[in-house]
Amino acid sequence: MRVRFAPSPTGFLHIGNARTAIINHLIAKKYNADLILRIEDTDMERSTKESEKSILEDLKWLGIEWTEGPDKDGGCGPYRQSERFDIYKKYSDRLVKEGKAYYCYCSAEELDEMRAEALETGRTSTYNGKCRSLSAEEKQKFTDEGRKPTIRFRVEENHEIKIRDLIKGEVIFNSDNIGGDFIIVRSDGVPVYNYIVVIDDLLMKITHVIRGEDHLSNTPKQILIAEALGFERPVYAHMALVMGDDKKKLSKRHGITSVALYRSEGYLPEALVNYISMLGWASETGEEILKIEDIISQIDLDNLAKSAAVFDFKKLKWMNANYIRSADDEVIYRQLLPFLSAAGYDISSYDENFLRKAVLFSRNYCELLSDIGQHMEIFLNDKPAVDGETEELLKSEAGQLIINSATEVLENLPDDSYADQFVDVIKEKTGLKGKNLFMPCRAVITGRMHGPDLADTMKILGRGKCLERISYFKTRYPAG
RNA sequence: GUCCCCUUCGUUUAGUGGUCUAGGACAUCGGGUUUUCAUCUCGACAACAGGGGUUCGAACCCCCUAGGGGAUGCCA
Repeated sequence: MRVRFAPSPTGFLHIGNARTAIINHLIAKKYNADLILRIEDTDMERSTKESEKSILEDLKWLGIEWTEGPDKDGGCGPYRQSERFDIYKKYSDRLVKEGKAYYCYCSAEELDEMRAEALETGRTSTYNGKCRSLSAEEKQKFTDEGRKPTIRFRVEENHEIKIRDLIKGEVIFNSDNIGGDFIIVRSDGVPVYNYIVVIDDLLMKITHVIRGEDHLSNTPKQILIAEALGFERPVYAHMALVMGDDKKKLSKRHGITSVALYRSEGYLPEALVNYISMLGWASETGEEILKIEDIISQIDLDNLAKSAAVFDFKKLKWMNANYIRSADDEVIYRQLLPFLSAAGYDISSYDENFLRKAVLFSRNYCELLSDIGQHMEIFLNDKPAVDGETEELLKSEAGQLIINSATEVLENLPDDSYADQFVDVIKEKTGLKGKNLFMPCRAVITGRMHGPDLADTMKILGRGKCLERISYFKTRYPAG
């Protein structure tokens, strides 16, 4: 079994394509199949090398491994369509010679007019077959006029095309409804997707074409080409599309759609892969956070949903937070550090042991890796900024009482229990209770009214740092 | 317009003729834990698009309607 992912390098890898890649990858792993990566770069105007490079990077980041591709020859290359033009030419020459395709001299402008007219009169825009049977003289005349012909594929009338789709079931098209004779080679000699995809899939020995539903209506054209060329056709599986919350095809205006952006915002690839695979699929037990091995063993082409799914950014975040919390300490620590630097902290200036403890503690509060800076502030910033409400609290009677007794209390507690007893002893000394007790105690250590467990926080900081913080707040908000 | 696909809680799904007064997860709301926040935990809210058939019986099968999506390119 051989499957493929065939992106066109005209931009960043976005969620929709990533999903196609992920499903292909999971299915390939499940059946121990080859995954072929093919670059469909025949749109010369929009394709770029940079885009190809970034797509490859994003795929690797997602953990997708292809067995053959532009960087990995497996004997079926080249794997960029732009490097295969001579192959396609052989087949188009053959189709023309056999009368299955013909030169069309209609200009783009003329075709636009015909389309516009068809639209106005409420007809389907079907090519009228004007150039179907041109005489040698007529062709010569067009050539003399300087016209460059396209090559059109001759579509047989009233021909039934039946597709057995692994996801959609049986889908039937009639050749009369696919827009007439379609162009397979542009006037500049560059062949067109719907044509060469058939040749590549055959030559690359693809057995299963797993792709988005937006390709379903292209499939009859591709089947017609395959039939004309005498090719065997692959098995098809068309997946429902991913949509935004307005039920329109997912696009930029719905939020982040580029995989690169997910990476830079601090999503874990495992979480993204897990979430995306849950779009249009459910595990046997209903569990949603699954190891990739479990997804691979349970997911299959015939249990993918037929209907489009809305991408839920909130649920992805929830899942990401789960992955961050349960990740391996060493792994997540390494992943978190760059985000801490990005938040403006000089990592090398802190004691490694302290930093590790604080980071591994704080990760429990992160939904995204990029949240780490904000949660580490209480550990790394010894002179924290204080918001208005907290300032008021520290200036209040209770705040002042605590500021003035905290140093002495903390200094006199035993080493092994200073953190656990701190609040209790303050309570005894001051007679304060409830929020008036607890919040200033926290504020005098972290500068904040809310945060993780205070005793845990103090243990990570160490008594010395806690005392420093207290004296900082003491000088900042002196008893007046 | 035409062709094709789709339609279960707000979202994602389970469900393949009786076990469905329709199950899970996220979100939302409320309780507990945490003298904070988050986590965790318990609970509540909440759906078979509509109409016709078929059948003893329909979320499940058939038809129609409506809604949504995709395609209709010398894009892929």
